[in-house]
Amino acid sequence: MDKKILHIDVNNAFLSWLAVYKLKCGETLDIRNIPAIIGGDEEARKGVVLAKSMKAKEFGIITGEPIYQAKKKCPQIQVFKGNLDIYREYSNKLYKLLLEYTDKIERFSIDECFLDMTEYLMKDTLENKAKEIHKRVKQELGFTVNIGISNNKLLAKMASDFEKPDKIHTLYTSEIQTKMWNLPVSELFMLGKKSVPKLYKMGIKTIGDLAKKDRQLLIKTFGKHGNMMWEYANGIDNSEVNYKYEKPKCIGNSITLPMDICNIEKLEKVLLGLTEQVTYRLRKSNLVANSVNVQLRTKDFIDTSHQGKLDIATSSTQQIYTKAKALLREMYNEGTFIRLVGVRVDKLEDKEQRQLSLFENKDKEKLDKIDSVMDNLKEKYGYNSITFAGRIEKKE
DNA sequence: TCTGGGGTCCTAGGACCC
DNA sequence: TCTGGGGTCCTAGGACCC
Repeated sequence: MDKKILHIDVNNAFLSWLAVYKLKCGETLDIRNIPAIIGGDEEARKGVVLAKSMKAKEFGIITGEPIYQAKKKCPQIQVFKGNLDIYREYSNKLYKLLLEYTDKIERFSIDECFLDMTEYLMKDTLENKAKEIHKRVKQELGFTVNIGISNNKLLAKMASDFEKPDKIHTLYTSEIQTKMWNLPVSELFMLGKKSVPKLYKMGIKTIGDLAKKDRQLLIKTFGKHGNMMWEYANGIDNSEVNYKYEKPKCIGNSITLPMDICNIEKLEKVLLGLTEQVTYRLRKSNLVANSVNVQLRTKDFIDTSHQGKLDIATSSTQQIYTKAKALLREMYNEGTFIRLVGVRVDKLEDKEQRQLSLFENKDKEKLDKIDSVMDNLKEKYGYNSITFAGRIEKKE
């Protein structure tokens, strides 16, 4: 039986949500109606555009570009800081509203959901449900969404990306040739800035060109990815709406430093701060990690990473930091200027289901105790209330 | 005043074993 | 003199997404 899928995509999510929040707080200016962007802190070297208003888009401003470039395109642009708590709040409100229509909802990102409506239509049509959701979100939550309608996730997602904002589009299998094949191949989901130039060299300019290309040739050139892009171009996607909550497969934290560092002791302090945050999240999720990964980015934007297995799965800050520090020391060449440091834990498993090791660290209980005391303090007095001593700056 | 941060998945190649 | 072949596990790096 054909599936009935909706893809809901919040228009300019970060900017719209901040706009709604500001209005709720009594501000009269709706930042959606002026050239405005959400951006990082330029002084801290995080100055990229994270979201833009439609008015900003008219000036050619694109997401991900440096703010100074956006200012060149539009000198009167207003720049606002983002706020993750606000985003979470509105994302949850949207999710809650959508739950009234189906419990088969996949939260694809903070501002995108897939809905499997197959068993929830009653006598209504999919189009009518989409219209109702579209209207209710605008009226009850105050922001607009694009909705894509189709029989699989890929086509629903492609459809929601058509004309924006505040629109509903269908892209059924019968409409692939007229609505999708004429689009530039770069518009196809999962085709990025590496694949597209290669496809161009092969004479593939539109999604239609790709769909008609020999599948085996694509597999030969791009491997698995080649097979997938051929299927996507032909509108084939058999994946299910993954509505069950899934535990994360990795947890990471990275930071672009306010200024480049070329001193390993200073890098270690940064690494400890990152590790504390990662292990805190790990423990809150009741997970333990089997692998640690440290990432460095030089001032010339060259990325390197090293990873290593832990002897036993753990969520202990001390144990993971010890491993991270060893990885840092093995990969860092003294004197190299570092722009970004990151730490990530991988191969996660449930704490309870963890394989018991014969070589359990005898200090384990002690380490767990320290972590839980610190976690409790963080819960009570805020995340920055307590830290391991290594992170506290020495007075000069 | 260049170029964020958080993820998932894939691949090539090395080490090691039989 | 020259150096198989299959399999597994692991790591570094890359591509892509929002």
